[in-house]
Amino acid sequence: MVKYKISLINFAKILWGIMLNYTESVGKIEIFGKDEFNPKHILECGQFFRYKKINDIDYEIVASNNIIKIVETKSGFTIFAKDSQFVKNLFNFDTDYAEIKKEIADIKEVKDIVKVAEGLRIMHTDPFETVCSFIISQNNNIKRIKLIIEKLCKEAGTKIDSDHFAFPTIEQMGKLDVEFFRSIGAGYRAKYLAEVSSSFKNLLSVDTEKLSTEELRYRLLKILGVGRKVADCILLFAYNRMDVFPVDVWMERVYLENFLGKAKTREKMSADLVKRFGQLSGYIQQYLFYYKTVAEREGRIQ
DNA sequence: GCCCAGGACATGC
DNA sequence: GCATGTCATGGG
Repeated sequence: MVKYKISLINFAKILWGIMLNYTESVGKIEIFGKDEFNPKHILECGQFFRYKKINDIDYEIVASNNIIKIVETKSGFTIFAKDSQFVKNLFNFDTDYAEIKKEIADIKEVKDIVKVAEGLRIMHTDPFETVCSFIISQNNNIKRIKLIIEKLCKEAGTKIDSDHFAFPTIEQMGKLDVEFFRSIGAGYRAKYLAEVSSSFKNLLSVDTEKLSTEELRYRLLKILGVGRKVADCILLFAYNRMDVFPVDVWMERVYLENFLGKAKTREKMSADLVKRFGQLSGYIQQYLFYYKTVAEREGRIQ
């Protein structure tokens, strides 16, 4: 019986061209195995902020205007969501991590970073939501970033159900002033958020797919409050550009202390790291961020 | 009270 | 081009 089930799944994978081992029915996606998809490792690595634990192992997410629940099962995970296509896109189900992990394991400096974060995936988040979220992230900590974003959605986003709110649209954000953004705790970033709608509109008329990473970064840097690091996070998470290595305080430490790099500014550190890791840069950076900010703190590294 | 957080920006040299 | 000061806010 089991063999038959597995061969059926493999057939489905070939049929859909999908690497992740899963099946779906209405409103429900079942994932088999835990090394290609792990919500803790995906969500707790600072790429996305609208999630919360509903118990010690299960998670609830709101992305754009979708409510998604992820429950751990014996053999893997079950994802509950109305729009399964949205979920596949959000978690990049068509990306094969077996190959990526194999390539990372071949690089001496980083060969161990995957073990503590099996199932981590780079997400594919909404560009406007990502721009706003990472403007809020600057010189801030993840706990407070989450808090500010939740207040923003609750007070400015469209109500989905009794206790869930969508991320504000460009139009909704554009109607709010500096005082509002201060009132939700955005601090000095309030003036950036008050202008983000009008500056982001310039990107809507652009076919971003046709732009090189450098060209798209150049356009993102025109947004007030978006500097090199925030732009690189947007490039990585919203546009899935992998030739990008966002350097924040944590990655600066890794660069100087672990890699013994010689560049002086974060921009040059980033360029140095991308030169070294190429199209694996985005993945390696994210595994490293999880390693330093979660795994090491939890004492999972000796 | 100080230090820190997924930094950006203006100023001065 | 590079270095420094400043910008809110809450948690440790």
